[in-house]
Amino acid sequence: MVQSCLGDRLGRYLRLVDAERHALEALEESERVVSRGQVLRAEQAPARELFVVRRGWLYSSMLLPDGNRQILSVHLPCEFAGDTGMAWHNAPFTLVAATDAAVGVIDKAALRRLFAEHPRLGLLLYTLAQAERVALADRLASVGRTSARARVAALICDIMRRLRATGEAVESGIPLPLTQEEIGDATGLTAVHVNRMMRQLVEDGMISRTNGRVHILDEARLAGTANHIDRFATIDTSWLGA
Amino acid sequence: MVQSCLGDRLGRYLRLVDAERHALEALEESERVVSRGQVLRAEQAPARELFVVRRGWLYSSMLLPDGNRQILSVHLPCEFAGDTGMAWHNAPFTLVAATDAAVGVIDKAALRRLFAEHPRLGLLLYTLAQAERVALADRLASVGRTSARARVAALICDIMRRLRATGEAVESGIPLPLTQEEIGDATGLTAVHVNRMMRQLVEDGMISRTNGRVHILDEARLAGTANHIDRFATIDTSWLGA
DNA sequence: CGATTTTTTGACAGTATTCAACGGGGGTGG
DNA sequence: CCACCCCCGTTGAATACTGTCAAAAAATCG
Repeated sequence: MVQSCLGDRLGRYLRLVDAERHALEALEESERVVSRGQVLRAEQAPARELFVVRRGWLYSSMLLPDGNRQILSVHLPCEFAGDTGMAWHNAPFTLVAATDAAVGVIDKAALRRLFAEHPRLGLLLYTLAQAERVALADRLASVGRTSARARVAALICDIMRRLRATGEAVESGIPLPLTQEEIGDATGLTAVHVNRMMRQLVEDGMISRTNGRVHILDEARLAGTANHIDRFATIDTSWLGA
Repeated sequence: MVQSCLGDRLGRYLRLVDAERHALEALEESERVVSRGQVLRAEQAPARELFVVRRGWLYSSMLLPDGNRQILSVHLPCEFAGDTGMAWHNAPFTLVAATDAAVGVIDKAALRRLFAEHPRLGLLLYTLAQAERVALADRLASVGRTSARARVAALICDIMRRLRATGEAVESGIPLPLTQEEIGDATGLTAVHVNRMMRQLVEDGMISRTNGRVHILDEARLAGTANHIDRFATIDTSWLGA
């Protein structure tokens, strides 16, 4: 049986008992594989299920009536994707594979059982959903109130720290499998301007780039210009109980 | 006993049984009253509790290291406020009273009991938290990808429709107890430019203003220029079960 | 009624967008 | 295996939108 990394991730926040771990493993009923650029689920498509990223990156985006696109968040391995669609029949966002990727599929009905049988996990999921809201709010503040330079720095910083949280070796550089157009759609900039800001960060010695990977040369200064706060480092779930 | 409007709000999504309604009423242990401009809870203050707005409006904001402020969301009556702080010891955002207001106070521990005893309510809360994430994502798209004009229109449109969802008579105009500086902090604009955009909307005949109230003259056109989608009108919670 | 905050207006500056063009790299098909 | 093509990254110049600064009018508060 393919084991879910969901249990691993939740286990970071709570010491899971066996029954809980098994329940989490049973949650994902199947796997779906998508290749770079492919749409896993389009806006307005039926949303009967949500996903857990197993390999690769995805992102969710929405298309505005005027044709503009906003990338809302990037989903790294072991994170949820498409869980925001729970409250609707039809998906509010489009899910796209940023790299070749594989996801576990969770039916909404399975969640109902999980909440009933493992209330503590339900509360943990609720708490983590709130943490995701905070992450989105941080992005809103970045896009709404900081310069183009800072926004690009923030995106890099955010991804780097989230990768580090999963135990990835970020010192040897991180992958950044997004086109500059995608980075622009995520930060509210044009691709052209993203390009200029990136090379400015390079010139200033904060990062360097080599074919699709980014090396962080001066994390403190990068985080400083990004106005970035590492919120996920301080998450506290102790009140959820033993 | 002061009855909570939380039950009323959740009752819109789910037919609650008596036990559930009582549990919700028991959730709020006390009331706190704040007056316009007052800080209910500052960023980094201990976050042992969350709030339900009973009367008035609040908003949550965050201060960036460079001194800029971003208003993240406006909290109308019967909505949660400060629930995003659940995952941390210290509040990620500042909660400010936009008008004189009163909130019910919920201790985190009480939530634990609620999830354990009423898993269906837990799942509903989880689902609604996801809906809030979507609302925040819509704001991100607005700020990231639309013009100043559209952002201001979007803010008005959003508030109007949320008020209508609570049964308020919006045809006679809605209150907008935010200064133009606050509107700017919410939309990622300067107060000066908010002013220009507001009077442009007035000139174009979409809205009119009379001492602190806004009349929507042409909702369709306002929503159109705002790129606004009324997501909350289509929320589906039927899958949560009977 | 005086003081303070908020709204309004104008002129100017600056940041980011738009438009256009070129180069490089990778994949595809011949 | 190579040519071609398309996408992506890069660069420059001109434009447009929004921000900044300053000051006055209006509204609110005590």
